[in-house]
Amino acid sequence: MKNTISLASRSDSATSRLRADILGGALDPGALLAETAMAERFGVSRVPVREALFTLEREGLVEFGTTGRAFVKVLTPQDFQELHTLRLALEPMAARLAAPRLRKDSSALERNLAAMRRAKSVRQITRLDLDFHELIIAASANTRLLKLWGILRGELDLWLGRLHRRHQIQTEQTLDETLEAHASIIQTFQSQPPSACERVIHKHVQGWSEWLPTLEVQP
Amino acid sequence: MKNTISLASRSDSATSRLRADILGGALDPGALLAETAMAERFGVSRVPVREALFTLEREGLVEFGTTGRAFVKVLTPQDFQELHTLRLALEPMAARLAAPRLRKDSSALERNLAAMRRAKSVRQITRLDLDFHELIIAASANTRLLKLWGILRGELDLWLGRLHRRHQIQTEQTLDETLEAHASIIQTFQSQPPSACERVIHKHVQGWSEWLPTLEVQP
DNA sequence: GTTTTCCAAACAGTATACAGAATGAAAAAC
DNA sequence: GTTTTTCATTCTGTATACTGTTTGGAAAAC
Repeated sequence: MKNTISLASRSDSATSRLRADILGGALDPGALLAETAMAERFGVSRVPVREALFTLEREGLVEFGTTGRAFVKVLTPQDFQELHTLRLALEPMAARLAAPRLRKDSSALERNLAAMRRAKSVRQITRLDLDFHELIIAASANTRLLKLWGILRGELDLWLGRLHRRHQIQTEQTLDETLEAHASIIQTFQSQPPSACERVIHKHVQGWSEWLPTLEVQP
Repeated sequence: MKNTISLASRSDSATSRLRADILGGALDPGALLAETAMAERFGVSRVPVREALFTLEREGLVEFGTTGRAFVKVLTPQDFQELHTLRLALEPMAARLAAPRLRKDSSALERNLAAMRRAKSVRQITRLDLDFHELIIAASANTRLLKLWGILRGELDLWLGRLHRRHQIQTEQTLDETLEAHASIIQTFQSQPPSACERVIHKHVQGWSEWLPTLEVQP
């Protein structure tokens, strides 16, 4: 019997490495992602690199120019505004659908909250925050909703990563506020009807954008 | 100077042909889309076929199995339910955002309505119906909203195409109802505030699913 | 000094080739 | 007759090679 945990294909490997480079900030927004150079760097041929670029375009981390060249996506404040609008449309809906399931079992949310209390780095906190929201969306059991969220999440991750790298926001105070808000949301799911869950998420998502200053017109 | 209207690349060509085959019903749901066979049929190599498959997967017309093989997507009534839920989340939001623009200029919607009155085939009517909704979403000026809609639209197109090919629904009565509803929506955009536009679209999308019988568990 | 022209390098689009995995039917074992 | 094994076929994953286009800078023209 062979190792059932299939080793990642070269495409997957290239995708992971490129994603890490982009989200980790190793590549600047707008940087050219030339296939040949990346193929050499990753030690694979251009074919898997190509697939990685397509995959990451779908995740919102890469964009293609008119001549077919791939670049690290450049996000503007307006892009962020768009993302926020979509979150406001999708997340309350997800909360309402997820409410019955989360009422029965909110342990995943609680584990996330506990992990967030222990978290050290800003990056980790950001990830856990997005994970919290993703848990609710996943609990909606709407596969397409989760798929759409995946696209938004990639861009959110990109945006927040840059923001945190550049400015030292996410102070202890905002972290405490987030922890408190998440705890309150869990309570709502445990004891309130779906419509209340929908409202509390709407309010949370709306408020979440407020502690983000509207900044950096120019990277 | 060369022809500035760039001829479609082989990838685009393969994408269009395959999309037409799928939406036109030439390929049954679940049918294997083997790269070699398609490459031969389209007279290109496997590379452009591969890209076409990725593109159409993103559009929701193709799905990949666990072993990397591509199939024509199989849609279940539950899938349709998911799509409907997402429309309910996205379209009212789009309507609210689009309201100011459409109030100033609703000519595109009116042209669509006129075309729909003249339309003959069921397929054409379906397309124009989806186009009507797409016009509103485009008028929201939220590029990501339009992008997400693109994914949903592919699947809706797929579902409705099959439905109409199998059953002879979309009678004259439902057509008249649609025409009336769209006319009423245009009027709302022309004279009512964004919140009313949001509500009317919510109601329309909700009602739209009702004349669709919950049918065909098995293709 | 500024603009235009031209060219070499870089890049993406595509074809072809080969290796390895999945599949399904025939053959063997029970 | 049913199950298991085998194996040729089919399919995808990936590498490599070739072609045409884009790009950016050097050279020429003004």
